[in-house]
Amino acid sequence: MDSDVAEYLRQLRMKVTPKRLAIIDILKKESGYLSPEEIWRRMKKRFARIGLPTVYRNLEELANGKVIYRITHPNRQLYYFYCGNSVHHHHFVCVACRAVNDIEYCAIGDLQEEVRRKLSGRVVSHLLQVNGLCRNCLKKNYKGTWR
Amino acid sequence: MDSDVAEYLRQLRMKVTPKRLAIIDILKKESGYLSPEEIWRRMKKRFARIGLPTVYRNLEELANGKVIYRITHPNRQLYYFYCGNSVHHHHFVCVACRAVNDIEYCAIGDLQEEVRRKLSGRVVSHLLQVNGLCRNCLKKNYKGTWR
DNA sequence: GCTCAAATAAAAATCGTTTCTATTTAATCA
DNA sequence: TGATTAAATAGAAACGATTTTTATTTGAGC
Repeated sequence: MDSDVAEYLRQLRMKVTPKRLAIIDILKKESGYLSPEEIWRRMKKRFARIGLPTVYRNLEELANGKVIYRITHPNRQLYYFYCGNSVHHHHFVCVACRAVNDIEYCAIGDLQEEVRRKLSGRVVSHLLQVNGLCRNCLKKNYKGTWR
Repeated sequence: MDSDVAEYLRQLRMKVTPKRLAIIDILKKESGYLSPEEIWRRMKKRFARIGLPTVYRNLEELANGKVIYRITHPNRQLYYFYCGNSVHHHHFVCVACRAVNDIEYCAIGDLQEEVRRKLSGRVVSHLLQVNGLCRNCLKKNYKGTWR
């Protein structure tokens, strides 16, 4: 429901603007990740005046607030996708069709343990992303690389 | 030994040029990761004529050949470091001093299993990076963020 | 409705990275 | 050791995704 999103934004002390809601809505409706420019193109169908910097700014703020998530892509450009799962988890990304699925498995416990024991260090954050081919793209026998 | 590096480069069908060896040498001597520009500054002390594109090109090629490795930094700029460990592993990166240490732990088995069982997909690659504070920076009670 | 900080538009700038072209050099082999 | 050739390089230029800037608009609280 949209009121959920609005409520969540208020919790983050972010104003509930039509453009913010639209960006989230666009990402929600998409099964895969999108670039800022791709989101902008979709936004232009909904708003007569909409600047690319607005898209960038909102994407960053929403990602900071964990409403949306960033994809780590080999081309190092920004990509985002919506994920309603609010408990800590990681993602399986299809390199062919851009679909993103949740991975429940997380190794943080073992990692912290190894860093503490062997290195006497402290873990602050970790990045885990699994790339591959989703069920559908496997069927289609996709050969290419990242999109 | 340097002859090891030269031999390795030959295996990769890469010419053993003085600049290539110097880039590797610079990274070897550094305990933490470096940006292309930082490497370039060090190169300029060793070579009268050395272009930044040469540094970029070599860093990419060496990373493709797994002579050096890339760091995934939140600012999305390129960073590289040397790591002689040739068996599959991951890295613990100190966000304060940039030190990089090997992590032996790897979850690839469990990840593949979950992706196959729950998603009927296939894992092609995975990215695991652990960020935190190394032993020394913990002692110094470092408060800041990524460098 | 009024106030004000937050959000936005539009244009411009930034700057890390890549491309292009001519020149040089490492590797191969006679 | 010299000739050959593909790979590597210098330097300048381009590129383009992202960010900054400034004036204007708008959502939220009263």
